Amino acid sequence: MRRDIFQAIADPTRRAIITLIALQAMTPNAIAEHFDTTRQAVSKHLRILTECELVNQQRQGREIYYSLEMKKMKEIDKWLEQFRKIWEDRFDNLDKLLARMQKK
Amino acid sequence: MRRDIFQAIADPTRRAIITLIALQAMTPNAIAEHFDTTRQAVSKHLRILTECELVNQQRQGREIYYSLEMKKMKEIDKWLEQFRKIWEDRFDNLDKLLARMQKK
DNA sequence: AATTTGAGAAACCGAATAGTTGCATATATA
DNA sequence: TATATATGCAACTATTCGGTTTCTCAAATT
Repeated sequence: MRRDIFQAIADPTRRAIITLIALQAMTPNAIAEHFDTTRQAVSKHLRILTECELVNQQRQGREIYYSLEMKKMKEIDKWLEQFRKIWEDRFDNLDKLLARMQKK
Repeated sequence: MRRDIFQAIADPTRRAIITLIALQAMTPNAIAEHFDTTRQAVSKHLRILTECELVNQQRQGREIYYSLEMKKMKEIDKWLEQFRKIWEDRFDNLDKLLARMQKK
């Protein structure tokens, strides 16, 4: 059972949940209302998100509020870092090329 | 058959391939040498990466050079954008909070 | 012309995935 | 206390995934 952020965000429903709870914590029931699946299915997604520490739980009576763990989201950003350097370099080169072309 | 960037980068081997060809184009055989799988398995990964337009092919005789399509990589970055705003905001708030605490 | 080499496609297999239904448990409410 | 509600867990199922082996095809080499 692989369990990392990349596998977590592979599922579109999970990405939607992430976006949903990014701004404010929500209960499984409230989340499920936004989707065309059962509450249990959402619960399963939340378990996966919890297992890779992408969400935090905060119990309040019998309700559990799930919120997004931004620290973990940054890990995706960190992985992208290596490519960002490359695509910025290429952009720079294109810039220089265009500058050289204008000189002529 | 879902086929989008997020599903593409979910597999660790595929992420490794992406990193591998980010700097220079490579043939399937050359790529396969870096992994503990068959060339055919790598070929399958390349097909998936091709299907979601994450890689470009450039034929040269009987060899095919695969390179990374940075434009597509930026789509991940674009998705992260919404969260980046949030985590920067939170960081700002933390900053202000710390400043306020120091005043007292 | 015959052989080797690089690559993709097809068929198959076991494991993982995402969903369902049904059940258990704890908290709130009547 | 009895009932309603919020949640999680287990068992089952169809589908997808990642890998293998076998094969075909086209380009290079002998």
